[in-house]
Amino acid sequence: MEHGDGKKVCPIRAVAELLSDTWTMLIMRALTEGPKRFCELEAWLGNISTRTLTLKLQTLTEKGLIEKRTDNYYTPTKKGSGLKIIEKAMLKYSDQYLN
Amino acid sequence: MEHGDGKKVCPIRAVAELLSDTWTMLIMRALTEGPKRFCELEAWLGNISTRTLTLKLQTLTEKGLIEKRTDNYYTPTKKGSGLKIIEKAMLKYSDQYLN
DNA sequence: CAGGATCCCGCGGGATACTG
DNA sequence: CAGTATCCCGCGGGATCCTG
Repeated sequence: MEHGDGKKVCPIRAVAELLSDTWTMLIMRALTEGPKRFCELEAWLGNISTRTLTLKLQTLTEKGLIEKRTDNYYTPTKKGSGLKIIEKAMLKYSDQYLN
Repeated sequence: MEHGDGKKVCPIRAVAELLSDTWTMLIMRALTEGPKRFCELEAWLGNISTRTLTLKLQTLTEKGLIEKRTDNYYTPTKKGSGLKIIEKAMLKYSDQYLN
């Protein structure tokens, strides 16, 4: 019984694969605070390149975490909004253990 | 007020910088389940290279998330155990939205 | 068993310039 | 404003062999 096979993988792994890159959590955090447009995200994130933001928005869309509205606002889907519980846990952790 | 300056950065960013790589969450998850030795971790993780595991264990130690006991068991520190609240949130999320 | 030492590679991601 | 298109680079990370 491998850990890496296709069947019932560790759920932590699944979530980790969803979130484990430099920008995903930050973008999702920005969007769960409220829908934002491309340039607003750029400003909010501060130091992301247009290329990277474009790519991230694409993959997040493909993963079903966000959607692009016709007015060019990006907004989290249900699946994306669900991440709030993880964000809250992160905030709590940060509060208790960091800095 | 920049986002990226040295002062009061978004806590999500701090946590993200702590966790946003392929292996950290998985290793921490393994260790919060119980202290493990190098080879046990290798087995548990399934497909990690010795080099990468070594490096990750080093940086996790530097970040104060784990400690190496004299009997060669790696064990989470308080700061590391605190991640459990994030793991729980991830499990809940996975349960609700994934698969 | 617990790693250190090397070698090597892909891709995540930055900078910049250009387009509808 | 909302991207697309190139170019380029570092480093995260795998494979393999070696050591205490």
